[in-house]
Amino acid sequence: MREARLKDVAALAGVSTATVSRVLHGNGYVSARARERVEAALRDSSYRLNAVAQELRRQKTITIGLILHGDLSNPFVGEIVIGAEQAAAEHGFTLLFLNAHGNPGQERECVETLLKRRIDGIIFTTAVHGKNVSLALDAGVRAVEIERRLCAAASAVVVDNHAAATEAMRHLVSLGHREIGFLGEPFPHDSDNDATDIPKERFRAYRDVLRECGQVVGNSHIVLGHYPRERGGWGGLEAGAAYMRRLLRQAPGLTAVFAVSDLVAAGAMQALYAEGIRVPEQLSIIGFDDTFARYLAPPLTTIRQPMFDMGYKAASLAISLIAEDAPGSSVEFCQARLVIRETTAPARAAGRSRPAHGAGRTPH
Amino acid sequence: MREARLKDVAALAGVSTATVSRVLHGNGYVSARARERVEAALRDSSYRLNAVAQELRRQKTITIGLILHGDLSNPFVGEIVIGAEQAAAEHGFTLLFLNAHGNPGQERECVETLLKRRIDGIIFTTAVHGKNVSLALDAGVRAVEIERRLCAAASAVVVDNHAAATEAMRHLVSLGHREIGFLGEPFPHDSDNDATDIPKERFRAYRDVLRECGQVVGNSHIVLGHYPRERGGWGGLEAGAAYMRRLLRQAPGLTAVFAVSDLVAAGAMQALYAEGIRVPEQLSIIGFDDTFARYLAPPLTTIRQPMFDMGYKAASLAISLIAEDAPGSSVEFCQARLVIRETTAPARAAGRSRPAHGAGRTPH
DNA sequence: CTGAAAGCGCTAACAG
DNA sequence: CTGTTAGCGCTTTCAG
Repeated sequence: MREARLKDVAALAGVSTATVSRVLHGNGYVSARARERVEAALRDSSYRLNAVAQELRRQKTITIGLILHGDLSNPFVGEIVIGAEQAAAEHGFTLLFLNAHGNPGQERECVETLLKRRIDGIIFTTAVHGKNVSLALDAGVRAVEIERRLCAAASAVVVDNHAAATEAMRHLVSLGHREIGFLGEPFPHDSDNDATDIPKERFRAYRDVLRECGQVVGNSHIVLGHYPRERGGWGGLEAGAAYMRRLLRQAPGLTAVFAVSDLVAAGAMQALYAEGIRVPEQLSIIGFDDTFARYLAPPLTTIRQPMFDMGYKAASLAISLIAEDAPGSSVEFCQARLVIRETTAPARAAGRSRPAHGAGRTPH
Repeated sequence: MREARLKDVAALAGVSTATVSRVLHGNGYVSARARERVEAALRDSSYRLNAVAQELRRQKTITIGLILHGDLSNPFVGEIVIGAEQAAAEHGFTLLFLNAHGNPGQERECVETLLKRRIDGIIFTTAVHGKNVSLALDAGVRAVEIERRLCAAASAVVVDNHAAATEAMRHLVSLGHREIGFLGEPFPHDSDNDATDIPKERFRAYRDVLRECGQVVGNSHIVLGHYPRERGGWGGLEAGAAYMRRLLRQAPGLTAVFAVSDLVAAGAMQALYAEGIRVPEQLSIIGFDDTFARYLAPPLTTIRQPMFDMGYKAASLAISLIAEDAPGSSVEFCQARLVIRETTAPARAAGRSRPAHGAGRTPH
């Protein structure tokens, strides 16, 4: 037995399909009597609207495509997806979702697939190649980029990394730290991927704040470098540990460290643990992203990226562009803010030259 | 200017739509000359197949719906999604994705939406209510459940938690540990959610292995309890810390701890860090899931759930069911395996009564 | 207020 | 080998 169609319901109710459609969507005039009969028929027939047919006829799909680039194991992007789904669901939209694996070619494929499916909007959870964004735009589909702006004609949701990193640095400075190290983003050897400028923004903030308080920005306090991409995980953990060890060697007076990401911070904390250096008693450390920061020991002070918000805003933006039927290229800003947890404490004169376990309580 | 249709291409090439369709899909007979002309026309016309029309005509969507229940910030489910996408993409399927927020009512809505869209399969990333699974099945849609089996008529992908937890415990035992504590799953006060039996499986393994080696399974070594669900995060972190402190008080001879999840383990490690107790020198600890375990200091030994695999297998299973056009309810098993990192070490006689920093190198 | 009818863009017999 | 044709299930004028 095939599924019930509008026609079947109509037959059952003794009316035309047009009438059934009208009661289904609550538009047009329908007499009370007809409505009743249709509703009864609807109940008896286990009818379920065929959205595919509807989409074909209406020439819109109420669907928006979401392209990401690999790591959903990174809670960062997971939150974005959830945020986008939320906004979509609130407007009756549905999310079609594809993985470009951070690869321009695959990204292009994804856009093509989406275009074939006639989705009405696309969200690029960090686009790989601007050309792919244009491809969507040219096909008359609204596009929103998250985090990185690759195509001026598209809309975007971004966060001000410089401002956020400035907040992080000011926090350290306000705690009395002056000898602050910087642990940068490791960029894999293999890719000539335009080393994204987000880490650069964060670094600029580091440098600017230091200058502001009259510190020299010494090379001994900064580690940036090439590292092979790690097998599991999303890269940066081992680099973080190696960077930290280097910093310990290079900058003996260090009292605090600003890591470009939670991941790098986690690596650094592993190195510190191995060395028996207590955080934050001997060294303060601050991360960026607020991904798994709460789970570290001690819980990591970091900058929280508004990931859910970014996804939510991106989808809302896409939907409003679709509704207005205007291509518009607006930019939404999201604010990242400092979350103070337990890895930052006031600087003390001696830095890490005090004995290990300065503040560690002993086991009972 | 509207988008090019098959008809336009046909006109341009001077053939019928049937011929164009044939070259497009490489089936049926087409003369070389006709093929050439069609290909030329295709190139000139920026034609893009309308998948919606195709779906309507063919009565299948090559789409599978993925329902999850909230936390994509949990890397656990993120990996599952990626795995599912991978398998789907390999077979030309596409993923429609909805969030049921762990709520039976919303889950039902999700199923309805999916059914309306005429998806050909559904994956429940841990279903909430068996009735919703049946709903899909009754509509003739293939359904696959991940992790929890709620509907006997559906297919499923599960992991043997008892076996995996046994491996974890055996690891501890082989290291010479006998005084092993158990940190259980905190169940929120508010929900009368059938405390899922997965934690129970893990606990059974704990008990069984201990008995195997002739240990009494003492209450002093076990902490299970009700805890209010935490605001951020997915619950269990603070419980882990509290449980750990309790265990320290109750079981002075403790040399190792088995935590029911990485999250609980992370909480425990925070408590230990605060107490100045070194891991693994004074106390070994093992987790479960392998979510952010690598990022902890020291990197947490844990049981790796094959999350990607689970997603991959679920989608593959759904796709094969769709292909066979058979409802079949088979179950696929995934193997979780031990990942030894740095939180487990041989038991020493004294347990944690030795001085802090047994193996901590001092800073240079 | 209601029904008939013309498609949305594509596919797949079927008949040349 | 190729074209004609009849829909897939729904929406929406347009006449009544």
